[in-house]
Amino acid sequence: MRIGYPCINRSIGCTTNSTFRLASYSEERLVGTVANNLACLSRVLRYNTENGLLFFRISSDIVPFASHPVCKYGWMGQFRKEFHAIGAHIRKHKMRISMHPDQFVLLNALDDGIVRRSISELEYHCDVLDAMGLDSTAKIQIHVGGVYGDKKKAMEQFVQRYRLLDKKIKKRLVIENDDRLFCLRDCLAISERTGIPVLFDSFHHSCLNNGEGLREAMKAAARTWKRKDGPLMVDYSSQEKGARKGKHAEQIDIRHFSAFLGGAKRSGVDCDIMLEIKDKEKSALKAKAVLGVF
DNA sequence: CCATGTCAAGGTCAC
DNA sequence: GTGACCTTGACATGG
Repeated sequence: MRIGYPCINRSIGCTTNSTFRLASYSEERLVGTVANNLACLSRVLRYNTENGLLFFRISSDIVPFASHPVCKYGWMGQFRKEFHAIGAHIRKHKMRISMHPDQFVLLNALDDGIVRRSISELEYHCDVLDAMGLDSTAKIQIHVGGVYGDKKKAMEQFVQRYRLLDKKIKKRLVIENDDRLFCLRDCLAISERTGIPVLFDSFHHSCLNNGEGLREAMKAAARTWKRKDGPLMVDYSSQEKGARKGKHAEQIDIRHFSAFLGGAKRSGVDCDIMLEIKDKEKSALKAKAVLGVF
């Protein structure tokens, strides 16, 4: 079981997410920004291995505008050595990697333009992981998409669109249960028809479910992951007190996490846990300490 | 130099 | 049908 956090490290004073405005796009600007982001990513990964945090989500902003028509630059070739070195570090330390394209990636959209742009964005994410030489256990997680007034049809649309995807995307793509629209049961139904693995988000599941307990839910999700996919990925968070339902906590609630971890252990499912907590590596380190006690 | 508005991309929900 | 909100850090501009 590996523990990790997404995209940002607040301790070491650099960012892997620097970007710029589309209006100020230039090749020089792109090259400078990507160089900065990759150098920082190396530092973050070194920090993570030194601290036993072996699960990490790489930011979608690592190459700004990569899937936008404005970007014609061959960044993969330019930074081949840097990507390769990062990949070598990841493999050497047996780290797990995920990426999470944002809300604009909608495979089941009604508009063909949106679908086309979504697929380009997925290709870009694959390119990053491929450039690092990572195997099929490195995943790209998305949500099922929009409902568009007819949930059943929206799910069917996802299935049809998924089947048309290129092999290189299918190798990495997984779906995650969300907190308002598509629950775990919906994701499992889609998985049944496509073979796509289901990433289990425990916090979303607590917001939207059909009464399945943690253990049952984790076992069901884990069954959708084949050997080539690696262990089940789990996103963990807890509710920020006094805030809107679904808002992620600022810092880890140790009692809540311990209870969750107990349930996860009892499920007998091997999994990697991503802590989606605002203070990032700080809470991940606390979680790691809790794991040590179990 | 600091504060504030803005940023490629969409969808849902309240009104 | 329209506008607020989601969610978020970092850029960019204006004072």
